[in-house]
Amino acid sequence: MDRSLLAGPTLAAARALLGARLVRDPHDSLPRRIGRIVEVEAYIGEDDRASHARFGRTARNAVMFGPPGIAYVYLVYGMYDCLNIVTEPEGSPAAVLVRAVEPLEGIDAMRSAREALVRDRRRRPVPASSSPARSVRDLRLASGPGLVAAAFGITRSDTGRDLCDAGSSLRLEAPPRDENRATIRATARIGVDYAGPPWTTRPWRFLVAGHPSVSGPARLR
DNA sequence: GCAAGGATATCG
DNA sequence: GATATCCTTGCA
Repeated sequence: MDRSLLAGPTLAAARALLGARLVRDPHDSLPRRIGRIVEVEAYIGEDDRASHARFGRTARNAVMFGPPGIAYVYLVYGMYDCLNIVTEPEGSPAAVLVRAVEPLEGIDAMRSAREALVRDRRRRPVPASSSPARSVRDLRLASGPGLVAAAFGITRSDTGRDLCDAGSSLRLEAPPRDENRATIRATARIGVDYAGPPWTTRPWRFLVAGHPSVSGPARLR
């Protein structure tokens, strides 16, 4: 993915990221994993009281102040890693949180990686693989920021990786040219009540309207 | 509806 | 050094 798409205003970068592919190359006998980004949120500047940059530069958020296209991964609620993509030029702290992707390739590996972190208590038998259609469960394997990181095996140690480098084993790729441009919907961001107005109501969450892989209740898709 | 879970930023 | 808080999730 072209870095210039992420170097501009973060709201434009967030929209540009919808439809982009998150790719992790094969490793440790695991197959390639690919997902289509269907939901993101923008966090913009030190004034944004919902952003990790609100306290200024710290050890944790330092990469947010760096060049665009770099991964920023943090731990939330003591359990889940969340993948962000740094936007805007160096010195301007901003990032886009990847909240959901549609699994396209390496779905079994995504499920395994997720279950390694989140125990699946329901031992529901796996349906016969003869079925060509993906189950709803498949489509929702990575429908949440913690689930995206889990499905791709992304952790805080991935912070600093260049996602725009075509040679990186974890990277972003532009959508195929012939892919239909989806209808984009904007809503308030999720889980930022602590920030207070006006930050709680800024329509800085972007999603592919009606897509089954978007996180949260159906009415917010 | 709510507990789990650990790092983070802030305060004493 | 102690503690309130957090860009979530799956289960009761």
